[in-house]
Amino acid sequence: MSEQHSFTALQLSILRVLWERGEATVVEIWEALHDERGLAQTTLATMLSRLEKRGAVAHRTSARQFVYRAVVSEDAARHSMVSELTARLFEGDVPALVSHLLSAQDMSPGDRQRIRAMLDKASKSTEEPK
Amino acid sequence: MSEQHSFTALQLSILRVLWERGEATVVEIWEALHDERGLAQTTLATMLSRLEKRGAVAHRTSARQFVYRAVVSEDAARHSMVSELTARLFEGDVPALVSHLLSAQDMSPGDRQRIRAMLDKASKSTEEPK
DNA sequence: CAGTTGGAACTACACGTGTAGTTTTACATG
DNA sequence: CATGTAAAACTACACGTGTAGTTCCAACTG
Repeated sequence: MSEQHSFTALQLSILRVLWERGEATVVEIWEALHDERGLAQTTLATMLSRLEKRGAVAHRTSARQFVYRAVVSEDAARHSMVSELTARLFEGDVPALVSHLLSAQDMSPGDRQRIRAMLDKASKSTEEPK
Repeated sequence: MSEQHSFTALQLSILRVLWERGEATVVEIWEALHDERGLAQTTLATMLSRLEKRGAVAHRTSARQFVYRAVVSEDAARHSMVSELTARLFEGDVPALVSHLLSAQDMSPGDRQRIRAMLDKASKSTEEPK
């Protein structure tokens, strides 16, 4: 189980539409991505059927049209992609990744505050379970 | 400037050897990766020359052998790959990535402690500059 | 000088992705 | 029933990657 779900930018754009809407037809996905990427509808259709072959999405037929839905959840995709990156780039050392994030000036003081709050909550639920 | 430096697992394995040693010949890289991936030396040589074409590595010639070195730094690679992932998967929301890390049970209490310490240090240098 | 040899260069191929045109098919409509 | 039409299916192609065999060349060695 737990096949490697690693997706490219375009694949994620498609999946994001499905994650947001639950279901969508090829045309709907095309409309949604129309601005950020000027793709042909057939391109999307090709991508969708390939994603289906990989087991990432599935479809039902309604009124002669395919209505796609995501099979992998956003959280599953995030989990597998983040762990893969952590493994590849930081030898699996999660705090090293966070350290990189901090030193990369990608975060504002407010962001740090948010993270501190999350840390407190995480510690409360697992460190003092009783 | 700042071309997209996104590397695959094998490419990163190669780069890691170069980052660690500074320089290495094809044979040395082959020896270093020999256990984790049973690749032919020609495979490594092909990869190296392609990486060179992309500008990720460079070489000098010594005693009829190519001695490669990395051109992209580990930090640059990390930075560009992490921001790419953050953009793709979390719409650029860094704390959302950290939140994911926390809820994914990838971190031990000790890890959280380490992160708290890093947060303190980061805040001290930018939040209370005086 | 000729042969061996080690490494670089070149060639090859399958696979996934991005991209899209062309063909088929089946329903709706006159 | 014949057609138009819209969507799916099929075909195509370039590019990067992973993988490695084959060829070429220059330098040591006898």
